[in-house]
Amino acid sequence: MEEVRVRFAPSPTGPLHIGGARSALFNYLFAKANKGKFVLRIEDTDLERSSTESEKNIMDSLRWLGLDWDEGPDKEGQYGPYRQTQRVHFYREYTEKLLSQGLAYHCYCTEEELEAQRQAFAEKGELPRYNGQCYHLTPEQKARYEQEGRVPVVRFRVPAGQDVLIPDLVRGDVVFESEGIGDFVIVKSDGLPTYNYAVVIDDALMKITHVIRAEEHLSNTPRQILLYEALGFAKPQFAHISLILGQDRSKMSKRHGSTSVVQYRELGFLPEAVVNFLALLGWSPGGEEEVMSLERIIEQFSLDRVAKNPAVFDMDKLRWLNGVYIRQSSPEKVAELITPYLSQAGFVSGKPDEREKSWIALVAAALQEHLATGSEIVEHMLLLTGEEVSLESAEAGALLREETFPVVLKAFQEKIAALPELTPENIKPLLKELTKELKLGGKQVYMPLRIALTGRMHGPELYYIIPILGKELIRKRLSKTAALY
RNA sequence: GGCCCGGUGGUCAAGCGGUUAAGACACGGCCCUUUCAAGGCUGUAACACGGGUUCGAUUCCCGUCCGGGUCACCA
Repeated sequence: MEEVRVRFAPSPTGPLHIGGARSALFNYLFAKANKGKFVLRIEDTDLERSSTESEKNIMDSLRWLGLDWDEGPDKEGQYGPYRQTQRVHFYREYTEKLLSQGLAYHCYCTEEELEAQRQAFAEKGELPRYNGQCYHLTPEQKARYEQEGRVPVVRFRVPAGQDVLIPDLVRGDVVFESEGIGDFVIVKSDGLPTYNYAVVIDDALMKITHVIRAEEHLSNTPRQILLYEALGFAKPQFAHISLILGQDRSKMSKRHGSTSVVQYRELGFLPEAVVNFLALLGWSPGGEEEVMSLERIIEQFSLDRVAKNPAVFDMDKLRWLNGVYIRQSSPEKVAELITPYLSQAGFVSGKPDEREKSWIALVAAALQEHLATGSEIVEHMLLLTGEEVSLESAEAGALLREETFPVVLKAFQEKIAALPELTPENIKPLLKELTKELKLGGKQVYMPLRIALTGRMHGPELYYIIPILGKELIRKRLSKTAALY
């Protein structure tokens, strides 16, 4: 059995898009599920838009997601190089071949001429495409164009009247008529190959067995199949996965909010959650399982369970799933997740010392069950830091004014003062004693205390809030709220 | 507009000729917790429409409608 080889082939023209991440993921899953190889190839033939920053971003994002590749620009294998601009000699070689066989030809048409042609077709109500006129150019005419300084492109001669069949692993057989295609450009005037051309040569040379990519490429595929045939290459299997849609059901793009992987990272999503969520968009294991590790997904993955229909990106569900992962994490990991946000917001220093670290650990423990994303920690902290306290409602104020409260407060302050340090472990029994000794109901103790301390009726457990605030802040906050009852 | 791909609750998504049409998110209720969150239980809510085929269609075929993708010297 031939070794499975798949690739993710992004063009480095921007940060890794969430849709791209899903394509990468499905390729990765298929490779791992079949003990194959996952190749990363950078399609940087658009010199204008490609950048090394984007390339770096894409690689960083993939690594962050845990989708590491077996061969790539930084991991040379036997089919390199893995950046298209470093492979021009391959393309050139095949172009010569196609040209000499009459399967491709030089085209000197200008942009204006092409536009005029498209107009003409459009007026006749036909599909706007290239009319093939340069195929018939005589050597004299070519020479004249060359003299004029026109730089030609190379066009592929599309065979007429042919049905092009795409056997697609997720969609079944899809047929296009070659009539609708028109001779397309395979080498641009800057000498670099176009996408449709480079992708075929690279996939063939890199021995890619399965091309798994987004559905937007489906209508490009017939061109590529024609090229495989002209070049005499064996065709890979194709699998076109459906698109990820925004809330408005159109292809996910910038205007839909957060669309790049780094943005999710910056919001404090966990890579495991993002991967899990993305896998479930267009694929399901069949059963009721939803929270799955990458290993588990690999174990269950198969292309025939990939859905044909597009999926709307549901931020609510991602947030829920991320919350699940946060709750499942160790306290240390949660602390690690929230630290950047805490220091960014100034709650701790950029490089937390031991003292700050133990405070962060307290915060993590207090809020682990309350967070959907890491960055949310900041809004929670606003209530637990600073000297100021403001009452959230009149109802809260009323609870503060209960006649039993002054007694509660006094006893509380005395007990706190007696403790050398405040920890959840010693606060918990302290509060119990308080209700017991004062013979009061919990509601008369916990709620007013909570309000006096935070101004809110809701929040994390008091035995976490108290140590997080610390004696100093507690004293200051209580003196402020004292004025309120 | 041409070509192509889709269409099960608001969203994701099981289902692949006979089911009371799963489950998850979101939403509502109840319980738990002397708060919230989390958790448990529970409720509302779906086969786009019309024709066939069939004893029987969510499932197969055709049409309509709706949505999306694509029509570059971008990938």
